[in-house]
Amino acid sequence: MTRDLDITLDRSSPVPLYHQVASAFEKAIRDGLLPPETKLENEIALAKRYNLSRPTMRQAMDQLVQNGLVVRRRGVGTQVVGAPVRRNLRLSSLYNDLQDEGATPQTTVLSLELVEAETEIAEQLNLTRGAEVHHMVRLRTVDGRALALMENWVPRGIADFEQAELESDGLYNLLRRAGIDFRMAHQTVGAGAADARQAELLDTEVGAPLVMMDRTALDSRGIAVECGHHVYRADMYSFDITLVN
Amino acid sequence: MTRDLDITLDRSSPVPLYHQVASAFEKAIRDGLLPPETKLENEIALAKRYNLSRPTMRQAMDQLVQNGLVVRRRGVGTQVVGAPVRRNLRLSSLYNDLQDEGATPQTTVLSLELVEAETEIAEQLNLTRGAEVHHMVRLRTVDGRALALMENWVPRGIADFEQAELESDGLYNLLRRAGIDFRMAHQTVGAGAADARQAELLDTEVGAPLVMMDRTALDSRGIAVECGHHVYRADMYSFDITLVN
DNA sequence: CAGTGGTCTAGACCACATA
DNA sequence: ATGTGGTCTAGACCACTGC
Repeated sequence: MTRDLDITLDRSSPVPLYHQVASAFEKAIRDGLLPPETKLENEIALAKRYNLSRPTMRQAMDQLVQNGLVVRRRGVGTQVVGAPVRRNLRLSSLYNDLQDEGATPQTTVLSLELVEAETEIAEQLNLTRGAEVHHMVRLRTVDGRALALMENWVPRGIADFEQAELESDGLYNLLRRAGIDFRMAHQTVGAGAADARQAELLDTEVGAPLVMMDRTALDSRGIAVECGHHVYRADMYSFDITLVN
Repeated sequence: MTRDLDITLDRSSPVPLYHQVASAFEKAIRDGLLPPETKLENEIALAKRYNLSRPTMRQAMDQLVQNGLVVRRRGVGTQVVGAPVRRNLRLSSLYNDLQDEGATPQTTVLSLELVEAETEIAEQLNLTRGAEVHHMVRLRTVDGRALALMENWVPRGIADFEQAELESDGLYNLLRRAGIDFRMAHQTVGAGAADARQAELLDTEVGAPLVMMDRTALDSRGIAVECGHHVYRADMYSFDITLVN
C-alpha cells in the first residue's frame, strides 16, 4: 500500500510544514517511489506518522491535489493519479522539448521606448488614455531558430528598462527585481495567420499559422503591472494547461 | 471601506458554510457592490460578523483568491482586485460573445463507432494497444456558422453512446449522467493550418489558421476516461485562462 | 508599535463509500 | 458497521507591513 516515506521536517525552517511535507510527497511521486494509483494512508494516520495535526496534513494534501498529483475520494481514500501529464497527441511542444535537451534560448530587443498608451493598452492596464508606458518588442530564438515575437507594455514608474538587462534576464525577472510581486494573470490563447512583418521576423511564410497569446499580469495589490501580446510559430510552441476539479 | 454585506447563512444546508460565504462575496463583487480595490475587513472581524470560526472564514477567502477576485497581503489586508477579467487585445473570443448574445449552438455527429485504439490514443487513455474505444467526430456550429471540429475517444464500458443524445446534450453531460465524476484535465493549446477536410467542414480555406486543442480528462479515481482533439476556426474561438500565484 | 494575514494545534461531528 | 475524507470550532503564536 503506502511505503513509509522518510521525510525529515525542520520545524525551525521558514518553509511551512505543510509545504515541506507536500514537496516530499511530490518528489516521491515524480521519482516513481509512489507509482500511479498507489493508495496513500488516511489523513489521520499520516498526520500522526509525521507528528502533525490533521489540518496541517490536509493542507499538504490540498497542495498535491491542486498540482494534479493525487485524487481524493470521500469514504475511499487518496490515490496517486493514474495518468501523469502525457505528451501531446498532434501538437508538438517543441520549445519545451528543445529546453529539455539543453538548447539555448536567446532574446533580442527590437525596440524599447516610452510612449503614450493607445486606448486598447490603456484599458488593459487600467490607465487613462495617453498615460506613459514603456513599450518593447523582443524576438526570441532557440538555437538560432526564431520562436516568438513578443510585444509588451509596462506603466511608467514601475521599473527602469535597459536593453542589455532585458536580453539577458527577461522581462519578468527584471520586474521581480524591481520589487513587483506577481500574483495573477489573465491569458487568452488563440491562433492567427502571420502578416508580412511577423513572417519575416519569424522566418516563415505570410499566412503561416501562429499561436497568439494576450496576457495581463497583476501584482499583490491586484493592480495591472504589465500586458503583452505574443505570437509563436505554431510548429514550435503550444501551451500546456492542467485543470483541477 | 467595507460595506456590511447582508449574508444569510443556512447551517442546515448541505452547502458548506465557507462556500455560502464565498458565493455571497463573489456575487457582491461581480455586481459591483464591492468595487475594484475595495479593502475588506480583516479575517477575524469578518469571522465574528458572520458567526464563523476564523479557519472557516479563511477557507471562504481562499476560494475568492483562487477565483482571482481578491488579493491578500500579509500585514496589510485583503482587497478586491483592481483589474477584473478584461476583453482581449487582438484576440476575439467570438464564440463567447455570441453565447452572451443568446446565439444557438448546434452539434452534428459526423461519425460514431467502436474501434480498436491506435497507439497514440491507447497511450493517452492508458490502455493496451488494440483495446476497444468509442470514437466520435462532431461538428459544432453557431447560428449556422461552423465553429469547431471535435474528435473524441472514450474507453469501452464507461458509457453507451447514442447519436441523438450526443447532439442534444453534449459529450460531457452524457458522461456525467453515466456516473463519471470528472476531477482533472490536461490540455494542450496550439495552432495549425487547416487541411482540405477541415477547411471544407469548417467552411474556410485550406491553410487557414486553426486553434488546436488536445485534452485528456481524468475521473475521481485519477483514471483517464476521455481524450479529444478539437480544432476551432481561429477567427471564432480562443481560450481564456486565469493563473493565480 | 499595532494590525494584518500565515501557520499550526487538538480536537469534534458529519456524509459518504464499501463490505 | 467501519473507515474515509469534508467540514467546523476556538483558540495560539509568528512574520510581515505600515505608521
